[in-house]
Amino acid sequence: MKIIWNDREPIYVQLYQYLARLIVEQVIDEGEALPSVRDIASEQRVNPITVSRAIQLLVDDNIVEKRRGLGMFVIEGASATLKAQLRQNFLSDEWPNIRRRIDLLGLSVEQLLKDTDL
Amino acid sequence: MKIIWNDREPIYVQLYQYLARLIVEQVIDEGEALPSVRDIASEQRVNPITVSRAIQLLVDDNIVEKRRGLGMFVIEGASATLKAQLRQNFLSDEWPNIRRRIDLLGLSVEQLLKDTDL
Amino acid sequence: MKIIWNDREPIYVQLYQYLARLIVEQVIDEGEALPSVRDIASEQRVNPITVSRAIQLLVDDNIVEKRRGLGMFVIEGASATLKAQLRQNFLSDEWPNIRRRIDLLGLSVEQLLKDTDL
Amino acid sequence: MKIIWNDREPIYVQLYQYLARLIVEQVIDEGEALPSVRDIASEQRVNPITVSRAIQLLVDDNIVEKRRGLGMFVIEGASATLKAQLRQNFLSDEWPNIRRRIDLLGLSVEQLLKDTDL
DNA sequence: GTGGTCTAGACCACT
DNA sequence: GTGGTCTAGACCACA
Repeated sequence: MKIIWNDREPIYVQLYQYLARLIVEQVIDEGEALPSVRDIASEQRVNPITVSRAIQLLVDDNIVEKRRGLGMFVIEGASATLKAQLRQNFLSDEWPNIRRRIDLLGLSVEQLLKDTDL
Repeated sequence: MKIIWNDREPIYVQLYQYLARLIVEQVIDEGEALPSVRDIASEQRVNPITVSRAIQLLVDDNIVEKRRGLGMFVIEGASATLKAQLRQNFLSDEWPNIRRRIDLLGLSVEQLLKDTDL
Repeated sequence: MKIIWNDREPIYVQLYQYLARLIVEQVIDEGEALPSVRDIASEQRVNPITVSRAIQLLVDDNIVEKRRGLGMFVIEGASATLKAQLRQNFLSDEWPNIRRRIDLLGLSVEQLLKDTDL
Repeated sequence: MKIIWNDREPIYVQLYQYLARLIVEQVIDEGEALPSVRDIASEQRVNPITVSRAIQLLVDDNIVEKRRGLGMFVIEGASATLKAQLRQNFLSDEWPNIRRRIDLLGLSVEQLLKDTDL
């Protein structure tokens, strides 16, 4: 699956989010290996070093661990942990701002729920 | 009022959003002058050039106009125009992504909107 | 001052240690800017990106902060903080191992500390 | 006995240090055979090739010799030799650095000797 | 095979 | 001026 890049955020951040999503959705399950840096790099047509940076973010989050010479593996329990982390971040950091803006713009609940189909 | 900066977005964008908000809320009403670049710069402790860039965004949006020798003035009708613009941008660009993320995290949009009541 | 590199550790780690040392010794004092990435890079004859990685470690440690467009600045109180961190790490992680090895080799810690006097 | 790995040093080096220690402490005495590569590999859950590399370091140090068809044996006098080698390396290479860092961190002899009990 | 590091050089955003 | 990002390609250590 090819990622559709936006140019506001660095590629490595978008790649991180993409991988995080695969883990949360258990497309890559706990205990499994991520695709190798080289494979991701060639599939997504980006530089291997950029892939490494993305994966490093997952390592910093304790979501993925290196097994030397073997590859990067999803830690047991990571899916739930990651989901909880992301949820926490969203609720504490982002949602309050979003909520404030919704109010500021005077948007109604109906308008927001309308285009239900995505 | 001192802006609380975040690290992710450029200062001039945050400044723009701050000024836009003042206009939407009619803290600075139509026909009134914005504070001078110098005043904003010293109050918010940023570079005057950065302030200029923020104001330029408002000029580009037809929200503010320069009256030479006098300063920058909020155009008549700007509050409503700006609000409509921001609303449009929010609904078409941001909200779909936000909804997708909320779903991914297993949260309910309805619940969120209800819990953090208007 | 030119760093003497060893080839066991990555350059960016050695650079980090070098900068950390300058801060602990207050050669670069609190509130001051680090030399620019470009300057360090050309002085030490390494790639700017390598310098960035080193400085990023200091940012992660809350020792240094970015002021956008201006450079990287030593946070107030960083010298003491950093010293305390390094001291803590040394005592808890490294020193026990070192002592164990000294004992294993049949050497005396007391003697070593005394012989190489302060 | 299961080795507790650290992430900083290569596994084969850690394995080498572990075996060296067994020899210095004469847990494996002079003239005795090391456990087989296969046994070490399965006990420590590492790749046999990695074990081989560790043992090769001991061979390079003249601490262990291969007796074809029989296995790897600790050479007579190896315990003392090895101890002397390690001591030499420690004093010339490592201790000066450690000493310098202790001074830099302003650690006192009392602090260093305090947690005597390991 | 795996990931980690580094360089050279380019381009961008920000102040 | 400042730092951040990315690429292409090379080399290394590890298992």
